[in-house]
Amino acid sequence: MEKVYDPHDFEDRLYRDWEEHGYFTAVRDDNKVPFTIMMPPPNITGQLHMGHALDNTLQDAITRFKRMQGYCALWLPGTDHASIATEVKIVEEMAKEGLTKEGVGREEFLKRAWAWKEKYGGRIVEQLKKMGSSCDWSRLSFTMDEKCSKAVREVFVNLYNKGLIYRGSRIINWCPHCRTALSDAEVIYGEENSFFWHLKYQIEGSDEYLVVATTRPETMFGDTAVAVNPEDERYKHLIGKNVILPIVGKPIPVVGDEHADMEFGTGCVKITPAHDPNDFEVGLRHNLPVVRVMNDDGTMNENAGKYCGMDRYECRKLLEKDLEEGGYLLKKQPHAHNVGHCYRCDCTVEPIVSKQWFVKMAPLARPAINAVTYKKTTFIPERFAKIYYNWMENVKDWCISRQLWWGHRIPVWYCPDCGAEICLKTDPEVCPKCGGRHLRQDEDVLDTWFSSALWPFSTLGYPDDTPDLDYFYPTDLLVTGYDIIFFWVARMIFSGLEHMRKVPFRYVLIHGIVRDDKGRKMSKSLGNGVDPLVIIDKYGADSLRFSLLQGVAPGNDMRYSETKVESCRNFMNKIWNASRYVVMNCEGRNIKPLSEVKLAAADKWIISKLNAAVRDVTLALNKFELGVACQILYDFMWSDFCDWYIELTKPALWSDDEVKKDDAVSVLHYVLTTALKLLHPFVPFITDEIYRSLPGTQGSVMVQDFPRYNSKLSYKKESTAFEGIMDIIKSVRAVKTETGCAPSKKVTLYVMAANRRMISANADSILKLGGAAEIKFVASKEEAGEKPVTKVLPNCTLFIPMGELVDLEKEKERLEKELERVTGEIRRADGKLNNQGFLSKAPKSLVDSEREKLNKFCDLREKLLSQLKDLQD
RNA sequence: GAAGGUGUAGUUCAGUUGGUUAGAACGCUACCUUGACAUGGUAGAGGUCGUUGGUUCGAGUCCAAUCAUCUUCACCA
Repeated sequence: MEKVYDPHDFEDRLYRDWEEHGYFTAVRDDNKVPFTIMMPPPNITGQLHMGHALDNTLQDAITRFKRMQGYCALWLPGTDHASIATEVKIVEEMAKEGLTKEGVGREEFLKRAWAWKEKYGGRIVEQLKKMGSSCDWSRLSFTMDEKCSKAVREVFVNLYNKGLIYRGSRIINWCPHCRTALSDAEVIYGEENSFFWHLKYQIEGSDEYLVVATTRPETMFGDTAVAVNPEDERYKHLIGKNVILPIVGKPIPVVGDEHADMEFGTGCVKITPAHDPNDFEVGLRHNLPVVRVMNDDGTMNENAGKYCGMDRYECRKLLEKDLEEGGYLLKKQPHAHNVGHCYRCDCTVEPIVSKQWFVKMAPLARPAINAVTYKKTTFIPERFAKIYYNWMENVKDWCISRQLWWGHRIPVWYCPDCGAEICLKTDPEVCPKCGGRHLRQDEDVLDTWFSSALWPFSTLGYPDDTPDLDYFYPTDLLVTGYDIIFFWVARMIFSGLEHMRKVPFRYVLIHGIVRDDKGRKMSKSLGNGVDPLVIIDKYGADSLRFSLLQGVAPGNDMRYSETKVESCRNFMNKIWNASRYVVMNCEGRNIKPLSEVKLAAADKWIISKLNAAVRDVTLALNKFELGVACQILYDFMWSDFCDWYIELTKPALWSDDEVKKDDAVSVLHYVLTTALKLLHPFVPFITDEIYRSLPGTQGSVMVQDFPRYNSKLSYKKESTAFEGIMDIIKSVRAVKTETGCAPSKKVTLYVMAANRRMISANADSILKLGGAAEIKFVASKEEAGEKPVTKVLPNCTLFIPMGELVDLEKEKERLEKELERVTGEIRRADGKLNNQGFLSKAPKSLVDSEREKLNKFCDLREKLLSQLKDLQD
């Protein structure tokens, strides 16, 4: 093994090896329990970012853990065609050649799109491999591949036949830039400073007028009424009369409707059913005509009279001037309000009445709510269930048609001859109603999320009854960020229930987003994104993985900082070098199974620590608390194994006792191999590389059994006793530092103890780690020579003569400080034990341990007092 | 407007069903190149767990109020 840890030496090589051995491939086995995770498919336009890195590391760690535990673990990867995002890219690319989408036509456009997908769609896959992702590439899927497309078709037709998909003219969100409809989830609202224009609408044949306040004056050409509250005394009498629409001169009715809030604005609302969701509803209630005044590109149409052809904002400007000149503009008041933007291009969306396809949500939402209520699916952390309910309970029908070309084309045909609308699982040649040969397919494609919603079963072969579907569905876990609960998680749940009759996954592990070191969201516009590949190149994938997992708590955002990766790299180096120590010492030695080793106290201590780590890591992982698991392993490896145990083996390994050496090496070997297995799910590369370097191992660590907790290895009594030895060592070190004694100076250690056996047995360790020359047992302080420093421990008292270095005053201070601490403890324990409530209500074990502590501290106090008294003399 | 998160050491964060004197990393101080590792070791400084009440024998942890901060959803034209 090389002296310094260098991940470049092995990461790529090991990944190839794993792939070649087919370790990632889930082979169905009826003797095994399946464990399935569906990877949230990244967009084919995407590049690996820290969000992916976190998401995939979580999934990979859990998959590797389950695989080692003997589950048939399937982590199914794939990519998403990302309808809008990809289409925008292709259009941009064509624009460079001076081409337009309409110019080249649908067929040629799709050809280019597929070529683009072939060229760039695999980038993200290669990047995921650099992370060490152990997904089953043999099952790699794509939302537009044959399998998934078949599922989309099946689902669409079934929903259509059940009447759960319908086509209708409704108010939808329209992006004038992307020129497509958007679902509610695809609109992002942001507050903007604008104005309130107060406009004068004259009552027909009267001097009276109403003042309406609007933020969208340019939509007035589509006004088909003015609403006032039916209870409003100011305007009640005008209901049923007409007002004259300014500029246009057209009479429109005044209607009474609850929608008009008497407290807000002037209490009069202009009603533009074609351009406002609320007005649309009012329009339905009062049978008002719907007049669209805008084209798909955001320009005004012929209904806007002289403003026809103008951009919506240009029109607003000119109209304002005209209204003012006509005396209609009474007031222009600054006003901040929320405006919707397209989540892809950020363009201001336009609510518009348009003929689109919708999924009827009410019948689908109910079972989806129940599934979570009855814990068929559990959110981790649970609070996200509330967010889910809130959305599901208020969900409106889902607009699924998009005026794009890249995507699943809507499988509906229209017959111009008889007017039939045909929706079938196979493409019709002729009209099944009239035999007409002029069928025309609907031009639109489906929302990308329509196919993503089917991901947990479309990838397994639905609608066919495949063995994979039978074996792996429902899946076990979904890992994703809270930002796509609505887009994706919710839609998968109702889709799974509707089409498979079972929830798609049992647990949803929600994680936060990765922010930059200042807590800001990483974004292109801020330019603060960190490329995981650059970090991997610099520090290795394991360091990046560990830095993302350490301290991660479900649902919480986390900050990325390179310092953290660096500290994780240092941890990797620590593991590396500790292993190097073990490997070097294994050379030429007889490595025995633990059962044949004569275990010393230190051995039992580290074995019990390891055993506890096995238990706690397994518990944490079963609860998907990866951050906790990593912390346990970090502490075990660095503090227990490296700082203590390795140092403790040195006296034996430097001795001439061959049996002792074999024993020491055997325990080192056992502890390290077990620890490597525990660490493997988190840092797969380094653990495998070391595992293969260790004598007596075969193959990769990734196919070994995950260690199991063994109650016989807990050695509770021996470990506690050994911790007493560790306390002696720590005390000697501390005394040396406190007295300013050079660490290299070997002191003589006088020990006053009732039980000398344990100390004698571990004398070597105390001498080596404490930096002492010899240990002498004494019966009193007087035997320890001139002015020794005193350290009182629970089971013994240490005297260390420091010669000239000792300052009596300082020594007294030290003992008094110690006494103060102990007295505090006694006060606390005493208080508890004198509390009737505590005695009667606290568990017995707690009372006992409190009593034990009290005794211990009382004893310590006695000793301290006696030492202080000695010092006075 | 509604819902929710967060607030713990100088900084970034853990803290599992309430139960030792609240932990880690980074940074800081002093000392140390000892044969796995200076990407290291030893010892140490640093926190009244946002504030105030309450429940409890016992609260960082549960409840209420309050302040600060962030997010999501809805939206009054």
